[in-house]
Amino acid sequence: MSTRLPASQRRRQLLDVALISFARDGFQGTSMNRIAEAAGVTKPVLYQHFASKRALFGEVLADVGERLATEILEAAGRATTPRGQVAGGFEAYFAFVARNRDAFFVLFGAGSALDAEFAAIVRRFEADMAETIADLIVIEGLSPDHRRLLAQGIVGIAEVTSRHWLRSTDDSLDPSPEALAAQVATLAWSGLRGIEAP
Amino acid sequence: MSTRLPASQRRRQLLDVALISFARDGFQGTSMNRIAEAAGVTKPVLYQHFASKRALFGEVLADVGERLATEILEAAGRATTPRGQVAGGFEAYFAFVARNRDAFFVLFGAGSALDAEFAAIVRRFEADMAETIADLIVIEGLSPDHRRLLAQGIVGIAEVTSRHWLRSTDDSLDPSPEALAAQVATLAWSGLRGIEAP
DNA sequence: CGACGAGGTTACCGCGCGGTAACCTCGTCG
DNA sequence: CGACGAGGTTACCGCGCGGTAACCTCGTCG
Repeated sequence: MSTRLPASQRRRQLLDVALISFARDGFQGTSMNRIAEAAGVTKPVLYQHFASKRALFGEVLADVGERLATEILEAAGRATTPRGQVAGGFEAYFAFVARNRDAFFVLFGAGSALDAEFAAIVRRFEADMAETIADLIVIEGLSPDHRRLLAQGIVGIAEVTSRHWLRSTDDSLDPSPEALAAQVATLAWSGLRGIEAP
Repeated sequence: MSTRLPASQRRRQLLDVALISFARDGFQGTSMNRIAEAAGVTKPVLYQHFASKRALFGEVLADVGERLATEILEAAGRATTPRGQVAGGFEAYFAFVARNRDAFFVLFGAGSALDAEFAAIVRRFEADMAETIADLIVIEGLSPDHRRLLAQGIVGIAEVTSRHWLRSTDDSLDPSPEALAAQVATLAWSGLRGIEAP
């Protein structure tokens, strides 16, 4: 039934299959049996490549975290103005999320927060993002702590907006990543300063 | 060992104990055995009050969602200006989160997102919040969709900021809820319009 | 053509899970 | 003082879990 694969290819396939399972059912809700079955092999093959379920999930998590961070930071780096960097970063974020929904759900919904070791990996990713953004904020007389807080808020906007976006547009991505990024960048940039008393 | 309790009190106690377990270990990671043990009774007592583990979690989830929504909307309603409502809402949110950390983690970290039924309860809560906020946004020529998106962004800021806040201040709440709310309200209100090119 | 090693499978282990049937205890009230 | 019902426990069920020991298969290379 299943063809034999060289070790490195099998390992890559198992990581990809595991990502999908973990995204759908979470860490605790996914069994090694089902991952193996989905990959078309038996369980001991899984244990030849990964020492334990925890180790497998940890690798999946670190993998997607790195991929997302790399894409965003590269995109942000291509812009020349702070506002362009914010917009470019959001655009890269949403584009990545659209192409890799499973990666997003594993990072932010698969129960990673419940485990100290896994939470640390996600935290590392968020901290990287926030630090980059904090460096863009140059408001007169703002304390570093306050700047960091604002940066975390921006990261939060991207995360929660992505969740709503993926939820509402099950197949077709209704607002395009670019359009969504433009709207959200405006929010992050300008806030609600347009609000007036009714 | 354990005293006998009238049904209504026992039920209330079981909900409280279950909240703590679910907050710490998630839905899938919590067993009915452990909840019963933590409550000082045996498992069949749990099943006298709740038909299944899913039913118990659903009740816990709906309970905390209602409590949080009620507090925030009441606090926001007491303010007289839009900006005051935003600030008051954030303050109520953070104050609630500080007093009920477990409630926060059950809503946003216990794996509720992985199950369609549970996700719907959390979504309902977020939608209530967002709708209230959207009504405060009266920017000239802004489409309803865009307004909703901005409102979701605000809700996201509160959620993610809370997570970081609880994480960094394990016991003492370093910035007070009031101070944190003031800072975050400023972000939501004014955004990053102070950013200048370096 | 045969040895050997990489890539696999079969078949099992003990455990804790969600859930339930049957039974016990003890305060209350005629 | 005895019946009864609310509030509880004991003891079990089948199942799927994470993980492993032992064995098989087949292309490659001397």
